[in-house]
Amino acid sequence: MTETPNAPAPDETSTDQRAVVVPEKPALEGLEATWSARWKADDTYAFDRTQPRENVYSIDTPPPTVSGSLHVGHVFSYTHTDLIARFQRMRGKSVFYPMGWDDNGLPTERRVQNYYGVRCDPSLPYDPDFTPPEKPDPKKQISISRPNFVELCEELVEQDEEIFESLWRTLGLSVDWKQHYTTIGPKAQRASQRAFLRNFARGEAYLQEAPTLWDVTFQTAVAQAELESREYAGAYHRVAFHRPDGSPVHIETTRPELIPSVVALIAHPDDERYRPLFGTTVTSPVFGVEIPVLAHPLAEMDKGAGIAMCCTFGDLTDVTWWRELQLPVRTVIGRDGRMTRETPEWLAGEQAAAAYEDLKGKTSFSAREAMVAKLRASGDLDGEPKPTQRMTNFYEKGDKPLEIVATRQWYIRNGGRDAGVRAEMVERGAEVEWIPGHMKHRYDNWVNGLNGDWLISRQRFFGIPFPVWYPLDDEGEPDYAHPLMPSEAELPVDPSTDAPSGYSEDQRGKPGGFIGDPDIMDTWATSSLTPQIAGGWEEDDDLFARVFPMDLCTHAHDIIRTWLFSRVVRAHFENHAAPWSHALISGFIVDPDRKKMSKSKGNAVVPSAVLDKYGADAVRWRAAMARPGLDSPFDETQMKVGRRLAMKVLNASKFVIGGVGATQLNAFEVSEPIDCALLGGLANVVTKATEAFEAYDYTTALETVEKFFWAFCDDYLELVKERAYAEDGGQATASARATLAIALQVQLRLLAPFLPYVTEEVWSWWQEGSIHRAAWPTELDLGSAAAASPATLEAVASALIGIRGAKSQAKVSMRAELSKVEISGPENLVRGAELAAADLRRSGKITGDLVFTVTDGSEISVAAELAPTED
RNA sequence: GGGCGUAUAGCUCAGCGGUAGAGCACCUCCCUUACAAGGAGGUGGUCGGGGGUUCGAUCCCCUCUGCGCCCACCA
Repeated sequence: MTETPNAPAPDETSTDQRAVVVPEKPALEGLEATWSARWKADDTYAFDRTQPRENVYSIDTPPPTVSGSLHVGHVFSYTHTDLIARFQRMRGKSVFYPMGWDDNGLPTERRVQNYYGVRCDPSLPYDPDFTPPEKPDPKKQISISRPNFVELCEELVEQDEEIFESLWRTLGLSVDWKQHYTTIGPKAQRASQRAFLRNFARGEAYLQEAPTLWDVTFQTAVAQAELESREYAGAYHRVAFHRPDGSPVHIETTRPELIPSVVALIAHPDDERYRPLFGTTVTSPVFGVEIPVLAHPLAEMDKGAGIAMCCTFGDLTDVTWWRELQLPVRTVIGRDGRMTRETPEWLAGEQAAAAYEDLKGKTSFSAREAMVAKLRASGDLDGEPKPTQRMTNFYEKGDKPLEIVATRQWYIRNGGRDAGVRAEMVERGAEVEWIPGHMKHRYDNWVNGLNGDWLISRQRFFGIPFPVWYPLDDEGEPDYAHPLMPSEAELPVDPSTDAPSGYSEDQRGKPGGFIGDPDIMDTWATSSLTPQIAGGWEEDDDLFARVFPMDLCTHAHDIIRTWLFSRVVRAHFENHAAPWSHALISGFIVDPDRKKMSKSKGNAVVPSAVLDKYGADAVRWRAAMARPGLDSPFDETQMKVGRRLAMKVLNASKFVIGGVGATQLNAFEVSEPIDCALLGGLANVVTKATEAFEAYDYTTALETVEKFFWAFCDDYLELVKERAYAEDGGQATASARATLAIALQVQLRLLAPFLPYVTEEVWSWWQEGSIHRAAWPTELDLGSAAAASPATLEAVASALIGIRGAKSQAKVSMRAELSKVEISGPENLVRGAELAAADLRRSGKITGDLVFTVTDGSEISVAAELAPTED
């Protein structure tokens, strides 16, 4: 046995023959518990950081959201990563395979709120004695301070992470748990803040007050990548504005409650119907506010009335109009999603102010009803509202439509506003080898469709704070143009409790003093740095140089636009490189109706139940059958197939090892033609599986090995077992035993990445060390027999199948004796089969004549006569 | 509306310019001394429709249709 360079040196002085211990009744049950504990104790998957870069294989694997729940889709995708990791490790690479937990951010906050029945109120002071209620009342959340809230988050996250780690260990992921990180932990805090400071220093990060997509439930800004369009019921309202002479101009709107914020009516410059109006003004219904009629090419003539009201802000088109036509901002919807409680100054007139009085503080839904009533009363509603289903933007985790609110936010450039940067991002994407290749289109598609820079600030509590303070002038107004930043050595900082250098804490909030930036970074702003966080960027240069850029990232196609793209952005700016050389993109596991699995639909399958029922090896087998990028329907019957393979490995190994012992790995003993043919066939399998794995085609590798293994069990093993276990068989027996031992030992290694538990179990019966530190097989393991043609075995196998077929046709037991057998067919096949005449005779229970006849046929055919039976 | 993928046995999927394969399911047989959560054997498809290229197409090209995903569409 050759060991990988990473393996502990074998004890050279020990010459003890290892005892072969094969259990009487081997079972799959309990293998996960036994071996995962052993791998943990032995540090089997430890990364050897003394290896030079070219001997390292490094992997960036998605940090799962620990407050969420995993479904089988995750399990499959993580298994795909592990298959590659195990293959590379056996090929001799030192595999850097860290695991992270994504624990910061909104999902954790929501879980903490529900779990403890609390709510974060940043205005409250820290209460060191606070303990959460035993039985939280979900209807009455207790308000607690931000530090208290964060404490609870950290507590809960720890529990969740233990459960996740245990699941991953059971699944058999060969992660080096010493390389673990979390997205809220100190390593991530320092890396996120450091990267941000550098982005800022280079002009890649900037603060800007601008219209922002805003979730009114969570009261935070939301990035383009987190949008989801959903159908939303609305109604077209045909509403009259008025020219100075009183004649109406009708527009159609689904959001009449925004009429108080209208800043212009806009039509297409070529629209003859409205051309005379351009440059004139009209007054809004109910409020009587005077607004201009303007022309802009984005207005579509055949949509609605062909003339639109532009509000600040109803949708993204309004934002464009506002920007390009330099319109004023008239905000009526606040951050809580309600109409502002102050009467806006442009509605100060008597009529307008009175009308607005009824809208104050209402949600947009109630304000719409109130507004429609007013339009009816004033006669400005033409006809009845016409119901419609329209697509509306939602925050993917939210359940109310997004509003657009002008706020001050931090952005990182990503090409959304700069064609040059966009081209660079596409270029970086092209440096990555995509598996499957067409996934690159999704990346390009996303990058080329960006409509703004990356918004990274969130108005939330549990996350990494921006390392930023703002000086206050003599009036106590913050100077946003001159933010105060810490040095990298001071990181991590929390501007809500730390004071900037040159100031003292008692100057917080005072004129001439400072305030801290209250926002936190979105979780993607941190997870965009996972290669840097895990790789020890700027904290362990030696490690970083050995693992970065990484070799592989793996995840499903849904997060190409978020996680994958954001890592490219960060690595491009910070490291001038793509963060990895390969991106292996998994498909989804869909339910049997080919619908996406999701917790909300109730069709998600809980992984732990499946693992309990079928065992980790069976689940991994099923995962390996899902090729990269292809969606795969979940089907329990498939799990049974994997389980059967694992059982077969157990039983066949027991039979072989029980018969041949541990000392028969000598390839020089292989002399019989049929034995050479078996190893020759296995050599082809080794070559094909290796090539497939190198091309990240783990499915073909598995299929190739599995097919050979079944033939090995059904045909070869049946054929030679009597010769192999004969008491006085001489060289023929020695040849069979050596072949069985070599073939099994090689096949176990080929199966090890897929079935780590059962192969490790069997390995432990007769081999030293862990199979997972053993070398991936090569032709060298098979000796000179590797060059033999497998055709002989194929000919013998078809003869054997013919004999079985004859018995099956006659409806007799396979044990029934045959008095005469004639094997006929083309010369090469018949002569091949004849080479194993003795084996055929024994395994076919042929007591009488066995003749071989050459005919013109293209394949082997068998004619057999049953021996007369006693009764 | 744009992009990408996909369509092969009842199901899940391979395959390939020379008139189709596997596993599961199904049927039949065998309780055989590695394995009954087993073993052996078998039934089953005009490769989504229509054109074209070719001596020949499931495979290449065009087109249509179905399905899935992403994006756009919010007046």
